[in-house]
Amino acid sequence: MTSRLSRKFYSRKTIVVAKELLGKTLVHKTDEGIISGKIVETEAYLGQKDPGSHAYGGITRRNRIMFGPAGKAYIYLVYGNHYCLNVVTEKDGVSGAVLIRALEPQQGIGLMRKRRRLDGPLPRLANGPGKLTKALGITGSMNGADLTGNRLFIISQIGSPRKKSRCNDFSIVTTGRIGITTGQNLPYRYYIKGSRFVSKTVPIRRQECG
DNA sequence: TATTGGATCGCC
DNA sequence: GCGATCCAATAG
Repeated sequence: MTSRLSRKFYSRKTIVVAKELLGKTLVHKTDEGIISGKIVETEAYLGQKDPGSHAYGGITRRNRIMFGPAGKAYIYLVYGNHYCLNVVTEKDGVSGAVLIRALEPQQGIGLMRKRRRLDGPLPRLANGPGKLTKALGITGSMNGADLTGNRLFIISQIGSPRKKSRCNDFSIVTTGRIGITTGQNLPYRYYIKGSRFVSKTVPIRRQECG
């Protein structure tokens, strides 16, 4: 049994949401079919107070979605080439978002290969923020999409006695964030320990539950 | 209006 | 290790 994550789930502290998104499944229903993957790596961006966040320094045209209600998609173009998918967190009016950095492919693997034009090994299909948006067919035109809708959303497994456990059936590794210079050393990157589907391995800063 | 540089990726 | 590629942000 599965259940779609509600706005209530997203309307919490960014760091809590970033950790709890690990192990959940991101789903995109496209005209060609359903594409999904397990979230194995995230990063927290704490909004206006975080020098590494796009929201640092206040609201602009690009980052305005981050200041609105939680459970929306904040999607932007980086380096002129790639789209990154974020999940908006915190209560309405407070900025914050979680960057989805890597997926373990589940459904629609053929479609992922087609979109990525990659016939290589499975762990290379979506092991990076730009790769996973391309694999799932997510573009900037979907900026602001509501993740409580029925086209792009995140589900969790329910009915398990371990549901309430903060750590599911895995341990969480915490490191500094990737690809930024300001606020790089803040321990806001999280991934599933031992997963072969994470974007890259860096020196381990801390482990939880493991 | 001009300039600058970035939450990346893939190939050299 | 480096170029692609383009738009948002900031300064003038």
